[in-house]
Amino acid sequence: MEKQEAFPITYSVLGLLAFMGPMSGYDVKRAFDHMLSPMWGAAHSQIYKELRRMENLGWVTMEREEQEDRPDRKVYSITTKGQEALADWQTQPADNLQMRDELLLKLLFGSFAPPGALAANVRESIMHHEQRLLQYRANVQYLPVLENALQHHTTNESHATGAKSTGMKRPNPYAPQHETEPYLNQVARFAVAFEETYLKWLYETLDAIEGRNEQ
Amino acid sequence: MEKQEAFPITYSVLGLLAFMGPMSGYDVKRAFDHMLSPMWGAAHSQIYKELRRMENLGWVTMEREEQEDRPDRKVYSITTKGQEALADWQTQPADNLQMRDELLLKLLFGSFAPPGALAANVRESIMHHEQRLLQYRANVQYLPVLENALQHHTTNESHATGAKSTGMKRPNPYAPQHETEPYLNQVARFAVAFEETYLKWLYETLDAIEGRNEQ
DNA sequence: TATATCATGTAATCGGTTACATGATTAA
DNA sequence: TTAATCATGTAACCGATTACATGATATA
Repeated sequence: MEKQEAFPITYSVLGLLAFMGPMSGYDVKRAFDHMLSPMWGAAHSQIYKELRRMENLGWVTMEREEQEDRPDRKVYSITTKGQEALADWQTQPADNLQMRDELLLKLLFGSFAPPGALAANVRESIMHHEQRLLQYRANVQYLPVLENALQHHTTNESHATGAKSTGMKRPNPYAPQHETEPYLNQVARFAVAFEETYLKWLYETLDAIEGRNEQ
Repeated sequence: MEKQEAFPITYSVLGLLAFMGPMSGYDVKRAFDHMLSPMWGAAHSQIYKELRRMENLGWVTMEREEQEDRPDRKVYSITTKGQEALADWQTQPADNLQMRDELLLKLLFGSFAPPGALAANVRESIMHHEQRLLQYRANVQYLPVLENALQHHTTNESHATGAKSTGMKRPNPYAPQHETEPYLNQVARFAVAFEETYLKWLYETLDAIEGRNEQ
Protein backbone atom coordinates (compact mmCIF):
# COMPACT_ATOMS: atom_id res chain seq x y z
CA MET A 1 0.00 0.00 0.00
CA GLU A 2 1.36 3.39 -1.02
CA LYS A 3 1.96 6.08 1.50
CA GLN A 4 -1.13 7.51 3.02
CA GLU A 5 -2.36 10.48 1.11
CA ALA A 6 -5.22 11.80 3.16
CA PHE A 7 -6.32 11.96 6.78
CA PRO A 8 -9.36 12.75 8.84
CA ILE A 9 -8.88 16.48 8.58
CA THR A 10 -8.40 16.21 4.88
CA TYR A 11 -11.79 14.58 4.59
CA SER A 12 -13.28 17.03 7.04
CA VAL A 13 -12.39 19.88 4.75
CA LEU A 14 -13.49 17.91 1.72
CA GLY A 15 -16.80 17.14 3.37
CA LEU A 16 -17.40 20.78 4.08
CA LEU A 17 -16.72 21.67 0.46
CA ALA A 18 -19.16 18.99 -0.61
CA PHE A 19 -21.72 20.10 1.89
CA MET A 20 -21.57 23.82 1.51
CA GLY A 21 -20.23 24.40 -1.96
CA PRO A 22 -17.13 26.30 -3.14
CA MET A 23 -15.33 28.27 -0.48
CA SER A 24 -12.06 29.93 0.38
CA GLY A 25 -9.80 28.54 3.08
CA TYR A 26 -10.98 31.27 5.37
CA ASP A 27 -14.59 30.27 4.87
CA VAL A 28 -13.73 26.65 5.45
CA LYS A 29 -12.18 27.59 8.74
CA ARG A 30 -15.36 29.37 9.79
CA ALA A 31 -17.52 26.44 8.81
CA PHE A 32 -15.12 24.09 10.50
CA ASP A 33 -15.39 25.91 13.78
CA HIS A 34 -19.15 25.93 13.57
CA MET A 35 -19.77 22.34 12.63
CA LEU A 36 -16.72 20.26 13.43
CA SER A 37 -14.98 21.78 16.41
CA PRO A 38 -16.63 19.42 18.90
CA MET A 39 -15.20 16.37 17.19
CA TRP A 40 -12.08 17.60 15.46
CA GLY A 41 -10.21 20.83 15.88
CA ALA A 42 -7.98 22.43 13.29
CA ALA A 43 -5.97 25.59 12.95
CA HIS A 44 -6.54 27.63 9.83
CA SER A 45 -2.98 27.08 8.66
CA GLN A 46 -3.65 23.40 8.53
CA ILE A 47 -6.82 23.82 6.56
CA TYR A 48 -4.91 25.76 3.93
CA LYS A 49 -2.41 22.94 3.76
CA GLU A 50 -5.11 20.34 3.30
CA LEU A 51 -6.60 22.38 0.50
CA ARG A 52 -3.25 22.44 -1.27
CA ARG A 53 -2.87 18.73 -0.71
CA MET A 54 -6.25 18.00 -2.18
CA GLU A 55 -5.54 20.25 -5.13
CA ASN A 56 -2.53 18.07 -5.90
CA LEU A 57 -4.66 14.99 -5.58
CA GLY A 58 -7.18 16.43 -8.00
CA TRP A 59 -9.93 16.35 -5.42
CA VAL A 60 -10.53 20.08 -5.58
CA THR A 61 -9.88 22.87 -8.03
CA MET A 62 -8.95 26.41 -7.20
CA GLU A 63 -10.07 29.67 -8.74
CA ARG A 64 -8.31 32.85 -7.76
CA GLU A 65 -10.49 35.82 -6.98
CA GLU A 66 -8.43 38.98 -7.08
CA GLN A 67 -8.94 41.58 -4.41
CA GLU A 68 -7.26 44.86 -3.64
CA ASP A 69 -7.22 45.52 0.04
CA ARG A 70 -6.83 41.93 1.12
CA PRO A 71 -4.97 38.92 -0.19
CA ASP A 72 -6.69 37.26 -3.12
CA ARG A 73 -9.38 34.76 -2.32
CA LYS A 74 -8.61 31.26 -3.44
CA VAL A 75 -11.94 29.62 -3.92
CA TYR A 76 -11.90 25.84 -3.84
CA SER A 77 -14.48 23.53 -5.39
CA ILE A 78 -14.79 19.80 -4.99
CA THR A 79 -14.34 17.73 -8.12
CA THR A 80 -16.01 14.50 -9.12
CA LYS A 81 -12.86 12.69 -8.10
CA GLY A 82 -13.09 14.41 -4.74
CA GLN A 83 -16.65 13.28 -4.30
CA GLU A 84 -15.63 9.73 -4.99
CA ALA A 85 -12.77 9.97 -2.52
CA LEU A 86 -15.12 11.27 0.15
CA ALA A 87 -17.67 8.52 -0.33
CA ASP A 88 -14.93 5.92 -0.45
CA TRP A 89 -13.48 7.11 2.83
CA GLN A 90 -16.88 7.00 4.45
CA THR A 91 -17.30 3.45 3.27
CA GLN A 92 -14.06 2.28 4.87
CA PRO A 93 -14.36 1.11 8.45
CA ALA A 94 -13.13 3.61 10.98
CA ASP A 95 -13.15 3.38 14.66
CA ASN A 96 -10.51 5.15 16.59
CA LEU A 97 -11.79 7.55 19.11
CA GLN A 98 -9.27 9.65 20.95
CA MET A 99 -10.56 11.87 23.65
CA ARG A 100 -7.99 14.41 24.65
CA ASP A 101 -9.15 15.96 27.86
CA GLU A 102 -6.60 17.56 30.11
CA LEU A 103 -9.02 17.79 32.99
CA LEU A 104 -9.44 14.04 33.12
CA LEU A 105 -5.67 13.68 33.26
CA LYS A 106 -5.34 16.15 36.08
CA LEU A 107 -8.04 14.44 38.05
CA LEU A 108 -6.68 10.99 37.46
CA PHE A 109 -3.59 11.84 39.47
CA GLY A 110 -5.64 13.96 41.82
CA SER A 111 -4.10 12.48 44.93
CA PHE A 112 -0.93 14.45 44.24
CA ALA A 113 -2.57 17.85 44.17
CA PRO A 114 -4.37 20.00 46.73
CA PRO A 115 -8.09 19.21 46.55
CA GLY A 116 -9.04 22.85 46.57
CA ALA A 117 -7.27 23.52 43.29
CA LEU A 118 -8.86 20.50 41.70
CA ALA A 119 -12.29 21.58 42.82
CA ALA A 120 -11.70 25.00 41.32
CA ASN A 121 -10.75 23.42 38.03
CA VAL A 122 -13.84 21.26 38.03
CA ARG A 123 -16.00 24.28 38.70
CA GLU A 124 -14.50 26.16 35.82
CA SER A 125 -15.05 23.19 33.59
CA ILE A 126 -18.66 23.02 34.67
CA MET A 127 -19.27 26.58 33.61
CA HIS A 128 -17.59 26.00 30.32
CA HIS A 129 -19.58 22.90 29.49
CA GLU A 130 -22.88 24.38 30.63
CA GLN A 131 -22.25 26.99 27.97
CA ARG A 132 -21.56 24.41 25.32
CA LEU A 133 -24.62 22.42 26.25
CA LEU A 134 -26.85 25.42 25.75
CA GLN A 135 -25.23 26.08 22.42
CA TYR A 136 -25.63 22.52 21.22
CA ARG A 137 -29.20 22.35 22.36
CA ALA A 138 -29.92 25.45 20.36
CA ASN A 139 -28.26 23.84 17.37
CA VAL A 140 -30.49 20.81 17.53
CA GLN A 141 -33.58 22.91 17.67
CA TYR A 142 -32.63 25.49 15.12
CA LEU A 143 -30.63 23.41 12.75
CA PRO A 144 -32.26 24.86 9.64
CA VAL A 145 -31.36 28.32 10.86
CA LEU A 146 -27.77 27.28 11.39
CA GLU A 147 -27.59 25.77 7.96
CA ASN A 148 -28.89 28.95 6.42
CA ALA A 149 -26.43 31.03 8.35
CA LEU A 150 -23.60 28.89 7.10
CA GLN A 151 -24.86 28.86 3.56
CA HIS A 152 -24.92 32.61 3.47
CA HIS A 153 -21.16 32.81 3.57
CA THR A 154 -21.17 31.12 0.24
CA THR A 155 -24.34 32.36 -1.32
CA ASN A 156 -24.23 36.03 -0.56
CA GLU A 157 -21.37 38.26 -1.69
CA SER A 158 -20.38 38.51 -5.29
CA HIS A 159 -18.76 35.30 -6.36
CA ALA A 160 -19.63 35.29 -9.99
CA THR A 161 -16.14 34.20 -10.79
CA GLY A 162 -17.31 32.08 -13.60
CA ALA A 163 -16.77 28.97 -11.57
CA LYS A 164 -20.37 28.19 -12.17
CA SER A 165 -20.20 29.15 -15.81
CA THR A 166 -17.42 26.64 -16.45
CA GLY A 167 -20.11 24.04 -16.10
CA MET A 168 -18.41 22.48 -13.07
CA LYS A 169 -21.28 20.10 -12.62
CA ARG A 170 -22.01 18.91 -9.14
CA PRO A 171 -24.94 16.58 -9.69
CA ASN A 172 -24.18 14.91 -6.43
CA PRO A 173 -26.48 11.91 -6.16
CA TYR A 174 -26.59 12.17 -2.38
CA ALA A 175 -26.69 15.93 -2.29
CA PRO A 176 -28.25 17.08 0.97
CA GLN A 177 -31.75 18.43 0.65
CA HIS A 178 -31.44 21.28 3.03
CA GLU A 179 -35.02 21.04 4.17
CA THR A 180 -33.75 18.60 6.75
CA GLU A 181 -30.32 17.19 7.22
CA PRO A 182 -30.85 14.11 9.34
CA TYR A 183 -27.16 13.24 9.67
CA LEU A 184 -26.19 16.67 10.82
CA ASN A 185 -29.03 16.53 13.26
CA GLN A 186 -28.00 13.16 14.55
CA VAL A 187 -24.46 14.31 15.25
CA ALA A 188 -25.78 17.40 16.96
CA ARG A 189 -27.84 15.15 19.19
CA PHE A 190 -24.70 13.33 20.14
CA ALA A 191 -23.03 16.54 21.13
CA VAL A 192 -25.92 17.26 23.47
CA ALA A 193 -25.95 13.78 24.95
CA PHE A 194 -22.23 13.91 25.52
CA GLU A 195 -22.28 17.26 27.26
CA GLU A 196 -25.09 16.10 29.51
CA THR A 197 -23.18 13.03 30.54
CA TYR A 198 -20.00 14.96 31.04
CA LEU A 199 -21.68 17.61 33.13
CA LYS A 200 -23.42 15.09 35.31
CA TRP A 201 -20.10 13.48 35.97
CA LEU A 202 -18.45 16.81 36.71
CA TYR A 203 -21.02 17.64 39.36
CA GLU A 204 -20.64 14.21 40.84
CA THR A 205 -16.88 14.66 40.88
CA LEU A 206 -17.12 18.03 42.54
CA ASP A 207 -19.27 16.56 45.26
CA ALA A 208 -16.81 13.77 45.78
CA ILE A 209 -13.85 16.13 46.09
CA GLU A 210 -15.56 18.56 48.41
CA GLY A 211 -17.21 15.90 50.48
CA ARG A 212 -13.80 14.38 50.98
CA ASN A 213 -12.34 17.75 51.79
CA GLU A 214 -14.64 18.97 54.57
CA GLN A 215 -15.72 16.57 57.29
CA MET B 1 6.62 33.77 29.07
CA GLU B 2 9.36 31.37 28.05
CA LYS B 3 8.74 28.66 25.56
CA GLN B 4 6.51 25.91 26.76
CA GLU B 5 8.49 23.11 28.30
CA ALA B 6 5.92 20.44 29.01
CA PHE B 7 2.61 19.20 27.66
CA PRO B 8 -0.23 16.92 28.62
CA ILE B 9 1.62 13.76 27.68
CA THR B 10 4.63 14.92 29.58
CA TYR B 11 2.54 15.17 32.71
CA SER B 12 0.80 11.93 31.93
CA VAL B 13 4.10 10.11 32.05
CA LEU B 14 5.17 12.07 35.08
CA GLY B 15 1.94 11.20 36.84
CA LEU B 16 2.44 7.53 36.16
CA LEU B 17 5.93 7.67 37.63
CA ALA B 18 4.54 9.40 40.69
CA PHE B 19 1.69 6.95 40.97
CA MET B 20 3.48 3.70 40.36
CA GLY B 21 7.07 4.35 41.25
CA PRO B 22 10.24 4.01 39.17
CA MET B 23 9.81 2.39 35.79
CA SER B 24 11.42 1.97 32.41
CA GLY B 25 9.94 3.56 29.32
CA TYR B 26 8.58 0.22 28.33
CA ASP B 27 6.78 -0.16 31.63
CA VAL B 28 5.41 3.34 31.33
CA LYS B 29 3.98 2.45 27.96
CA ARG B 30 2.22 -0.57 29.45
CA ALA B 31 0.80 1.45 32.30
CA PHE B 32 -0.17 4.18 29.90
CA ASP B 33 -2.19 1.80 27.78
CA HIS B 34 -3.91 0.41 30.84
CA MET B 35 -4.82 3.61 32.57
CA LEU B 36 -4.69 6.49 30.13
CA SER B 37 -5.56 5.19 26.70
CA PRO B 38 -9.21 6.23 26.94
CA MET B 39 -8.32 9.86 27.44
CA TRP B 40 -4.94 10.26 25.83
CA GLY B 41 -3.11 7.97 23.47
CA ALA B 42 0.64 7.86 22.99
CA ALA B 43 3.10 5.81 21.01
CA HIS B 44 5.99 4.35 22.92
CA SER B 45 8.49 6.39 20.97
CA GLN B 46 6.89 9.50 22.29
CA ILE B 47 6.97 8.30 25.84
CA TYR B 48 10.69 7.77 25.55
CA LYS B 49 11.02 11.29 24.26
CA GLU B 50 9.07 12.71 27.15
CA LEU B 51 11.25 10.84 29.59
CA ARG B 52 14.34 12.39 28.03
CA ARG B 53 12.72 15.79 28.13
CA MET B 54 11.90 15.45 31.79
CA GLU B 55 15.37 14.26 32.55
CA ASN B 56 16.69 17.50 31.08
CA LEU B 57 14.21 19.44 33.17
CA GLY B 58 15.36 17.64 36.29
CA TRP B 59 11.93 16.18 36.89
CA VAL B 60 13.14 12.61 36.73
CA THR B 61 16.43 10.78 37.14
CA MET B 62 17.57 7.75 35.22
CA GLU B 63 19.44 4.67 36.36
CA ARG B 64 20.75 2.28 33.77
CA GLU B 65 20.15 -1.40 34.42
CA GLU B 66 22.43 -3.46 32.25
CA GLN B 67 21.07 -6.53 30.53
CA GLU B 68 22.54 -9.01 28.13
CA ASP B 69 19.92 -10.29 25.74
CA ARG B 70 17.96 -7.11 25.51
CA PRO B 71 18.77 -3.43 25.46
CA ASP B 72 19.56 -2.01 28.87
CA ARG B 73 16.65 -0.90 30.99
CA LYS B 74 16.62 2.79 31.75
CA VAL B 75 14.69 3.10 34.95
CA TYR B 76 13.26 6.53 35.62
CA SER B 77 12.31 7.95 38.99
CA ILE B 78 10.44 11.13 39.73
CA THR B 79 12.33 13.79 41.67
CA THR B 80 11.07 16.27 44.20
CA LYS B 81 11.18 18.91 41.49
CA GLY B 82 9.09 16.62 39.34
CA GLN B 83 6.52 16.21 42.06
CA GLU B 84 6.26 19.94 42.37
CA ALA B 85 5.87 20.34 38.63
CA LEU B 86 3.08 17.77 38.61
CA ALA B 87 1.14 19.38 41.43
CA ASP B 88 1.65 22.79 39.88
CA TRP B 89 0.28 21.64 36.56
CA GLN B 90 -2.74 20.15 38.24
CA THR B 91 -3.36 23.44 39.98
CA GLN B 92 -3.41 25.41 36.73
CA PRO B 93 -6.79 25.66 35.04
CA ALA B 94 -7.19 23.36 32.09
CA ASP B 95 -10.13 22.87 29.93
CA ASN B 96 -9.63 21.91 26.39
CA LEU B 97 -11.34 18.78 25.37
CA GLN B 98 -10.71 17.49 21.90
CA MET B 99 -12.63 14.48 20.85
CA ARG B 100 -11.15 12.92 17.77
CA ASP B 101 -13.65 10.46 16.45
CA GLU B 102 -13.49 9.51 12.81
CA LEU B 103 -16.86 7.83 12.92
CA LEU B 104 -18.58 11.05 13.87
CA LEU B 105 -16.92 12.75 10.94
CA LYS B 106 -18.02 10.09 8.52
CA LEU B 107 -21.56 10.24 9.78
CA LEU B 108 -21.71 13.99 9.74
CA PHE B 109 -21.39 13.98 5.97
CA GLY B 110 -23.44 10.84 5.75
CA SER B 111 -25.64 12.13 2.97
CA PHE B 112 -22.77 11.67 0.54
CA ALA B 113 -22.26 7.98 1.20
CA PRO B 114 -24.35 4.86 0.64
CA PRO B 115 -26.38 4.23 3.80
CA GLY B 116 -25.50 0.56 3.83
CA ALA B 117 -21.82 1.26 4.29
CA LEU B 118 -22.52 3.72 7.05
CA ALA B 119 -24.72 1.23 8.85
CA ALA B 120 -21.97 -1.36 8.63
CA ASN B 121 -19.53 1.08 10.17
CA VAL B 122 -21.90 1.88 12.97
CA ARG B 123 -22.39 -1.80 13.68
CA GLU B 124 -18.68 -2.37 13.88
CA SER B 125 -18.33 0.55 16.22
CA ILE B 126 -21.07 -0.85 18.40
CA MET B 127 -19.22 -4.12 18.81
CA HIS B 128 -16.04 -2.31 19.60
CA HIS B 129 -17.58 -0.10 22.24
CA GLU B 130 -19.57 -2.90 23.81
CA GLN B 131 -16.22 -4.51 24.45
CA ARG B 132 -14.79 -1.39 25.99
CA LEU B 133 -17.80 -0.93 28.19
CA LEU B 134 -17.43 -4.39 29.64
CA GLN B 135 -13.78 -3.73 30.26
CA TYR B 136 -14.38 -0.43 31.96
CA ARG B 137 -17.15 -1.83 34.09
CA ALA B 138 -14.81 -4.52 35.26
CA ASN B 139 -12.24 -1.85 36.07
CA VAL B 140 -14.64 0.03 38.29
CA GLN B 141 -15.55 -3.06 40.21
CA TYR B 142 -12.14 -4.58 40.52
CA LEU B 143 -10.03 -1.49 40.79
CA PRO B 144 -7.86 -2.82 43.61
CA VAL B 145 -7.07 -5.83 41.49
CA LEU B 146 -6.09 -3.63 38.58
CA GLU B 147 -3.88 -1.54 40.78
CA ASN B 148 -2.14 -4.60 42.10
CA ALA B 149 -1.62 -5.94 38.63
CA LEU B 150 -0.04 -2.70 37.58
CA GLN B 151 2.06 -2.42 40.69
CA HIS B 152 3.54 -5.82 40.07
CA HIS B 153 5.44 -4.62 37.07
CA THR B 154 7.39 -2.43 39.37
CA THR B 155 7.43 -4.37 42.57
CA ASN B 156 8.30 -7.82 41.40
CA GLU B 157 11.48 -8.53 39.47
CA SER B 158 14.86 -7.61 40.82
CA HIS B 159 15.32 -3.89 40.72
CA ALA B 160 17.73 -3.45 43.54
CA THR B 161 19.75 -1.11 41.43
CA GLY B 162 20.67 0.97 44.38
CA ALA B 163 18.19 3.63 43.42
CA LYS B 164 16.59 3.08 46.76
CA SER B 165 19.90 2.98 48.57
CA THR B 166 20.83 6.44 47.34
CA GLY B 167 18.20 7.70 49.70
CA MET B 168 16.06 9.09 46.89
CA LYS B 169 13.34 10.07 49.29
CA ARG B 170 9.80 10.18 48.01
CA PRO B 171 7.87 11.28 51.07
CA ASN B 172 5.05 12.39 48.86
CA PRO B 173 2.55 14.16 51.09
CA TYR B 174 -0.36 13.19 48.86
CA ALA B 175 0.89 9.71 48.11
CA PRO B 176 -2.00 7.46 47.19
CA GLN B 177 -3.01 5.02 49.85
CA HIS B 178 -3.61 2.06 47.66
CA GLU B 179 -6.41 0.71 49.81
CA THR B 180 -8.71 2.87 47.75
CA GLU B 181 -7.88 5.32 45.05
CA PRO B 182 -10.94 7.52 44.79
CA TYR B 183 -9.66 9.63 41.91
CA LEU B 184 -8.78 6.65 39.78
CA ASN B 185 -12.17 5.25 40.55
CA GLN B 186 -13.91 8.45 39.64
CA VAL B 187 -12.23 8.61 36.24
CA ALA B 188 -13.08 4.98 35.64
CA ARG B 189 -16.69 5.83 36.33
CA PHE B 190 -16.52 8.47 33.68
CA ALA B 191 -15.23 5.98 31.17
CA VAL B 192 -18.25 3.81 31.85
CA ALA B 193 -20.72 6.66 31.67
CA PHE B 194 -19.22 7.84 28.42
CA GLU B 195 -19.34 4.45 26.77
CA GLU B 196 -22.94 4.01 27.81
CA THR B 197 -23.92 7.31 26.30
CA TYR B 198 -21.97 6.65 23.16
CA LEU B 199 -23.46 3.22 22.70
CA LYS B 200 -26.96 4.43 23.24
CA TRP B 201 -26.40 7.00 20.56
CA LEU B 202 -24.88 4.46 18.20
CA TYR B 203 -27.94 2.22 18.46
CA GLU B 204 -30.18 5.20 17.92
CA THR B 205 -28.13 6.18 14.89
CA LEU B 206 -28.27 2.70 13.44
CA ASP B 207 -32.04 2.72 13.76
CA ALA B 208 -32.23 6.06 12.07
CA ILE B 209 -30.09 4.97 9.15
CA GLU B 210 -31.84 1.68 8.62
CA GLY B 211 -35.28 3.07 9.20
CA ARG B 212 -34.53 5.62 6.53
CA ASN B 213 -33.11 2.97 4.26
CA GLU B 214 -35.97 0.46 4.15
CA GLN B 215 -39.51 1.65 3.99
C1' DT C 1 -6.24 56.47 19.90
C1' DA C 2 -5.74 52.00 20.62
C1' DT C 3 -7.57 47.56 20.36
C1' DA C 4 -10.32 44.09 18.43
C1' DT C 5 -12.32 41.75 14.40
C1' DC C 6 -12.58 40.97 9.46
C1' DA C 7 -9.92 38.86 5.88
C1' DT C 8 -6.14 35.92 3.82
C1' DG C 9 -2.62 33.51 3.65
C1' DT C 10 2.78 31.65 4.45
C1' DA C 11 6.70 29.97 7.35
C1' DA C 12 8.83 27.73 11.17
C1' DT C 13 8.54 24.75 14.87
C1' DC C 14 7.24 20.89 17.57
C1' DG C 15 4.05 17.09 19.11
C1' DG C 16 2.90 12.45 17.51
C1' DT C 17 2.99 8.66 14.35
C1' DT C 18 5.35 5.35 11.53
C1' DA C 19 9.33 2.97 10.43
C1' DC C 20 13.75 0.86 11.74
C1' DA C 21 16.70 -2.34 14.76
C1' DT C 22 17.82 -6.47 17.67
C1' DG C 23 17.32 -10.77 19.82
C1' DA C 24 15.06 -14.01 22.83
C1' DT C 25 11.03 -16.95 23.98
C1' DT C 26 6.48 -18.83 23.10
C1' DA C 27 2.65 -20.29 20.14
C1' DA C 28 0.48 -21.95 15.77
C1' DT D 1 9.46 -23.28 11.13
C1' DT D 2 7.05 -19.41 10.54
C1' DA D 3 5.04 -16.05 13.09
C1' DA D 4 3.62 -13.57 17.19
C1' DT D 5 4.84 -11.60 21.66
C1' DC D 6 8.14 -10.00 25.02
C1' DA D 7 11.51 -6.43 25.64
C1' DT D 8 13.83 -2.04 24.67
C1' DG D 9 14.91 1.67 22.45
C1' DT D 10 16.40 5.23 18.23
C1' DA D 11 15.55 7.80 13.83
C1' DA D 12 12.82 9.90 10.29
C1' DC D 13 8.88 11.92 8.87
C1' DC D 14 4.50 14.26 8.91
C1' DG D 15 0.27 16.29 11.15
C1' DA D 16 -0.82 20.21 14.05
C1' DT D 17 0.17 24.25 16.57
C1' DT D 18 2.38 28.83 16.99
C1' DA D 19 4.28 32.59 15.01
C1' DC D 20 4.75 35.91 11.21
C1' DA D 21 2.69 39.29 7.72
C1' DT D 22 -0.60 42.80 5.83
C1' DG D 23 -4.07 46.12 5.78
C1' DA D 24 -8.72 47.49 6.11
C1' DT D 25 -13.00 48.60 9.24
C1' DA D 26 -15.40 48.78 13.50
C1' DT D 27 -15.59 49.26 18.44
C1' DA D 28 -14.24 50.94 23.09
